[in-house]
Amino acid sequence: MDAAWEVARERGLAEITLREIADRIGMRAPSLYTHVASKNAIYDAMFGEAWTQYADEVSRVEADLPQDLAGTLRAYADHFVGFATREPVKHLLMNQRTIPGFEPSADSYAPAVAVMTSFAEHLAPRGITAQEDVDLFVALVGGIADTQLANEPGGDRWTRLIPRAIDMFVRDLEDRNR
Amino acid sequence: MDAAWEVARERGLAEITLREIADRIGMRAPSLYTHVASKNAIYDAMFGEAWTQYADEVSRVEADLPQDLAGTLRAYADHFVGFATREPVKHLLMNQRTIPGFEPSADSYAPAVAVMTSFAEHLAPRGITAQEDVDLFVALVGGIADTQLANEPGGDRWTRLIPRAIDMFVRDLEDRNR
DNA sequence: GTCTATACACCGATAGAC
DNA sequence: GTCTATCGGTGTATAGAC
Repeated sequence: MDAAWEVARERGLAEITLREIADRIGMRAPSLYTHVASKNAIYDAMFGEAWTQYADEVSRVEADLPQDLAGTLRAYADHFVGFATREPVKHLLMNQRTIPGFEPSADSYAPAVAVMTSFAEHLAPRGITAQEDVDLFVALVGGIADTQLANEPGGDRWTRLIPRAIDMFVRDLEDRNR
Repeated sequence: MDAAWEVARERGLAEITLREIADRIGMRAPSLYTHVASKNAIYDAMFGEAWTQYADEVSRVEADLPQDLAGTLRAYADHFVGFATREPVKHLLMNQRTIPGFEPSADSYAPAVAVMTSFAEHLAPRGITAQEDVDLFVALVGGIADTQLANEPGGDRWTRLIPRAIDMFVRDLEDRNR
C-alpha cells in the first residue's frame, strides 16, 4: 500500500502500474496477484484507507467543536479543504471518482458513510436538520476545494474565501428561519 | 471527431481507443495518424470543440440577458449546470482535466479564455468587478454541478438548489456593499 | 497522399514450474 | 509464495502498396 501511494503521488493516481508497485517492494508484477485480486482491488484498498484516515482526523476535529453553528461549519470546512490540498491524490480518489472502471466496494465505502452520518449528527443539535441545507454546504465547500486544486494547486486564491463562504451560508440560514 | 465523441459517451472519456474510433469510420487505427498527430491531439481537438460549442451557447444566453444582477447570474448558472448535466463527458474534459497526460494547447484553450473574459465583461456593468466575487460564484456553481454529477447523475437533488444559491450569493454581495 | 500491414514496448492478467 | 513465460490489448511508429 505504501508503494502504491508513493507511485500515485509521483506519477498520478491513474498512472500507477502493477510493475512499478512491484519494483518498489522488490517483487515481480504477477506476484502481487497472490495478495490482491486485481488492480482495481488496489484502488479499493486505497479508497478505504484514505476514508479511514479522513474519518480518524475528523473525529479529532469533532472532539473539540465549538458550540455555535458558524464555528462548527468553519471547523469542518477548514479540515475538508485542508485535507484536499494536503493530500490531493487521496481527495481525487475519495471524492472525484475518475479512475476508469473503479467502483468502491461496500466495505471500503463504509467509512465514507460513517463520516457523513457523524457530520449530520453534529449539525442537528446546532440547528441544521434539512437535507437541502447539508447538500448546499457540501457543494459550496467541495466547489472551493475542487476549483482551487484544478486552477491553482498549491495556492490560496479560493481557500481564503472559506470564511466569507461560511458567513454567507450561515446568514442565508438565519434569513430563511426569519 | 463524431466517432470520438460517440465512443467517449458510450465507454467513458478515458476509455477511448484509436482502434475503436477507426472501426466506426471504416478505417484501421494507424490511418488516423494521417489526420492527427497522436491520441492526445484528439483530446485536444475535442477540448477545443467542446469549449467552442459552449462559447456559442453562452453567447446566445448573453444576447438576452436581464438587466438585474440576480437574473444575470441565474442565467449563467442555469446554462452552465444545464450544459454539464446534458453533456457530462464534455464537462469532464473541459473542467475536470483528468485525462492522464493531456494538457490543452493554447489554440484549443482560447475559447475557454474568451468565455471567462466575456463573463467578466457582462458582470462589471451589473456591479461585480472584484475577482473574489467572481471566484466565489465560480466555485459555488461548479460545486453544484460536480456534486450533482458525482453523487446523483441524472437527478436534480443539487441542481434544484441553484435559485437558493444565487439568492444567497446576491444577498452576500448586497450586505458587503452596505 | 492515403491507406494497409506489421512491429514495438507497455499494460493487466493468467498458467504453471519450483 | 514467488518466479518465468505468455496472452490479448493498448498507443505509437514506420515501411510500402495503390
